Amino acid sequence: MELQPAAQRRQRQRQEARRAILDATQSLLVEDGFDRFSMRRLADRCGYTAPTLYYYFGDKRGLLDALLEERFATLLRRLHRVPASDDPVERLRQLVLAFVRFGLKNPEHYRLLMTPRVEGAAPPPPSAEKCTALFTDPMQALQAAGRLRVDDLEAARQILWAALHGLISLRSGRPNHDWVANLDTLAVEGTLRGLIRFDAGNATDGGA
Amino acid sequence: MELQPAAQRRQRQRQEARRAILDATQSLLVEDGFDRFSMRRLADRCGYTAPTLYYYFGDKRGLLDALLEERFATLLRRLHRVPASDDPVERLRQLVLAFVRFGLKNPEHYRLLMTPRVEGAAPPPPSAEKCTALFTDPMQALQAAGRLRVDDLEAARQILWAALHGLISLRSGRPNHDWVANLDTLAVEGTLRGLIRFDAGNATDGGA
DNA sequence: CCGCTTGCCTAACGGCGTTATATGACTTAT
DNA sequence: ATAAGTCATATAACGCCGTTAGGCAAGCGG
Repeated sequence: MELQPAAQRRQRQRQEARRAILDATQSLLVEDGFDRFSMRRLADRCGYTAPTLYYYFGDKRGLLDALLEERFATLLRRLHRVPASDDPVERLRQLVLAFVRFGLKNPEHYRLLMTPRVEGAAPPPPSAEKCTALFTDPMQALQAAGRLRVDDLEAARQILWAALHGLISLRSGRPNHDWVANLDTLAVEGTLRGLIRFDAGNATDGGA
Repeated sequence: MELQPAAQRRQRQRQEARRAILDATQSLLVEDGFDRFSMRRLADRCGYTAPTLYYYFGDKRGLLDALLEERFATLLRRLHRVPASDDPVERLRQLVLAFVRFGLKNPEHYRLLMTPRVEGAAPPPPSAEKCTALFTDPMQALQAAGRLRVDDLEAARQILWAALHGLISLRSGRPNHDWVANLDTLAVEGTLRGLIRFDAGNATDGGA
């Protein structure tokens, strides 16, 4: 249905306000860190008062989730551009590396994604879910080729998830620790090696 | 130097007060979780008022660190009882498994240990440090035997650290997720396999 | 008996997330 | 043209939080 010009204008202004608030949220978040971020400080920065933030985004979590969704949508686009190699290991490695590097470059967003949600609250933003879902494909290929050291695909997924989460959260929680150079590459390599068989003799490649 | 009987009694009462507060802290922490823990709620529970807690422990962090120290001291004792196997892999495996299980059974304490400290604040409780230090020995043995896939010992340490941290923090942050059975065993096995060479042909076991 | 330390209290400060309520501008309907 | 209504914003407040200031009584050392 067509909108009256007045309604269009109102809607556009609404979007502009949301945009301004989200931009201020982003900058406040990266400048001061998640712990020092507060609705009131955000209000001070973006020129609106606190209740206006609630008018637009419901609550703090909703506001941050909106930001999160945008951020992970860009990661999702980036992951989609990872070339589809013949070797599922290579593809998985590239996806995983991209994910880790994104997490390390956006520590506050990653932390935000991972802070557990209260019982019956909103679900995590869809883009983030889709990002992790991208790993499933190459892992299924590996399982089909009998190259997973753990038979259960879900187990393998969880092991990988834990390893990546550890790498990202540990490093970004302690930015001042002197981490060894290329830790992410090394750790990802180790994780894959622990998860996948690299023997010459690939087990019975029965299916597919 | 000898204490006068009066001074002794005072000191004993002081210890009793600290004990009572720490016990209440422990129970409040495990019952309500880290996020819902507050000094005021603790004060309500333990019968003292909030300022008294500050009189005894300085600040919230100090109070929780005192609890943490006790908790990790018991873990440290447990780790010391892990038998010193001939096989450094086996020993490392046992240490790591004990650590992971402890972390999973005490998620609030583990989280507390890992929440980063503000810039110039108190150091983490010494027992916790000593726990992680115990891993160094078998890893050095492995390095000496040329069985580390990563030459740099520090790199290997960090990789291991990240993997364990991921396993513990991810699982305890999402207790309702349906984690695969034996995930900890599987993940630890995978991690070790990624870190250590299991070939028959052990590389040049030159040194020591 | 006096003064000092110790253990504890009440009251308060400033900040937080959030909500109740008011107000003015702008849109729509008569 | 005006009345009614909606929308975007504001001010004030509530009930938490960590923490600090200041006071007060009990016991101890002189």
